[in-house]
Order: sequence, then structure tokens, then C-alpha cells
Amino acid sequence: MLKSRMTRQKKAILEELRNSDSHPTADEIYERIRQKIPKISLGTVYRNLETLSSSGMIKKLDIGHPQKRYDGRTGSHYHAHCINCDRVDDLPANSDLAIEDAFSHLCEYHITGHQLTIFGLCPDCKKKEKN
Amino acid sequence: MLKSRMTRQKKAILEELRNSDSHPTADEIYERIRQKIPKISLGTVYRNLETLSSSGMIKKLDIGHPQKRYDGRTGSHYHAHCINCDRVDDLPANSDLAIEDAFSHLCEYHITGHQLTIFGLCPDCKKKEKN
DNA sequence: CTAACTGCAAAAGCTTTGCTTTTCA
DNA sequence: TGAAAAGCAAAGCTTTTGCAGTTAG
Repeated sequence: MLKSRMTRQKKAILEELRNSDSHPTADEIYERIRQKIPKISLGTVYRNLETLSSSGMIKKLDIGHPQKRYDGRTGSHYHAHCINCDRVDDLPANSDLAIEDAFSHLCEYHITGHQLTIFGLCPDCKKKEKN
Repeated sequence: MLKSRMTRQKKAILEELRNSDSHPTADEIYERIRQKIPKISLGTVYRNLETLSSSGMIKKLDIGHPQKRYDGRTGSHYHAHCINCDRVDDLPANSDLAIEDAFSHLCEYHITGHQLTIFGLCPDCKKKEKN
């Protein structure tokens, strides 16, 4: 375990992620934190997001876009991704380890985890689509 | 549907992907095609990969790395991703629509698809890990 | 023929990094 | 007080784009 200090900047980033149920990009986090700590730099945001995610305090998500998303919920769970507005929501179900069991019989991998994402239209975009 | 011409470059890229069971990056594809078409440019590779994937002839994969991967298999299937060497393998099972059914009762999304990836050590890295 | 495509090179966009100064413990 | 982190700016990497010349149909 590396040494790590809880700075004002890091604390603010962690709080922002924990109080948010969206899954913001680094840049969105930067803009929000800037309201409280105007002099914070984007580099600091990136460095802290990296530290926090490699120590397991947050998660880095990849939704197939140039920008990564960050998630303050560390429990294992799945995501839903709107193909229209790119919003990402948490799904109300924990990871299902049975899936890993099933695939352990189908491939030669030593499985350590899995990731499941649902794609579709979020409630808002579903409504708009009807018009 | 947009008009599209089957150029020598596009054909070579498509064949390369279909004859390969790895899931190469744009740059890897570029290097391979260069053996046959030395003057091809990386920009052309990117443009063709984009055309091919938006017309559904290939798939673009995101494994959470800066570079995207490309897959010549269009049937819906899952992937295994080695956390040590970043190799990506196809899993010998088709997409399970029951998963989408299950989540359609748990969220308000209009679900159109899903993606499942297994993480772990591939057979090669599993062996090396033992030493 | 001519719209679509190529090659080349420059630009764009996100993220990382080097360096000096500041700050937490 | 010293190691770790911040701020700033420059660099890095992958991907996209503009443009003039080429080519498939």
C-alpha cells in the first residue's frame, strides 16, 4: 500500500462522487469542485481520481467514449447506459457470481471479475422518442 | 444508408479482421495491412474502421484502454479480457437475452442490448503466474 | 465522368507528466 | 521538517479532419 494523504482537494473529489448518483467525467468533476476550490487544477483532479481508483475508493468506468466516468459507489454493481443521451445509471442489483461460475466452465481463464452493462433508452429519452 | 465503395484498402481491413481471432487495435491493423499496401495511411484505416463498424460489418470494442479494439465477428457474443496481458478472447456462448428480460423488470430503460465481459488471467498468464 | 476515397499532415481532445511551490502529518 | 501533493503548463497519445490528388463504378 502506498502512502497517501487526505488533502482538501482529494476530500472534495471523493465527496462530490459520493453525493452524486450521476457518473461524471473528470472535467465535470473539475467544474463542480471549482465552485469550492477555484484554484484547483485539472491535473490535480486527474491525479486524485487515479489515486482514489487504484486504492479502490472509487471506480473508473469506461462507456466507450473518449472520456472516462467515475463512480463513488464501490460495491459491485451493474450499469445502464443510455444510447441517446449517454447518461449512466446504477442498476439495482449486485453482481451475480453465478455468471463467473458459468463461464469458468466455458473458457480457460482464471476469472477474477466481470462487468455487465445494459444499453437502451433511459426513461427521459424513451418519452421524447414517442413524440 | 450511405453510399460506400469497396476499395482495396477497405477490403484488406475487412479480411484482416475476419482472418484474425485476436482483436487488434487500429494501429495493429495498420501495421499488418502495410505489408500488403505499403502506402496506406493510418487515417484511412481509421476512416474505414468507422465506416465498417457503423454499417455493422465489424464491431468496435472498448476494453477500458486508450486504444479501441476491432472485431470481425458480428454475431453477438461476449468477451474475456486478460488483466495481465490485455489480450481479448471471444467467449463460446451467444448473448443471453434472458439477461435483458431480467433487467427490464428492474429498471425503467427501454433495453436494446447488453454487453458482458469476463476479466481474469488468460491461459498463458495463468501459467506464468504459477512460477 | 464524378462522387467517394486516399494519403499526408496538421489539429483536436483527453490524459499524463515535469517542475517548482505548497501543505499535510 | 520532509515527503507527498498542488498548480501550471507543456507534452503525449489516440483519433479526427482538411485538402488536393486518385479511383471505383
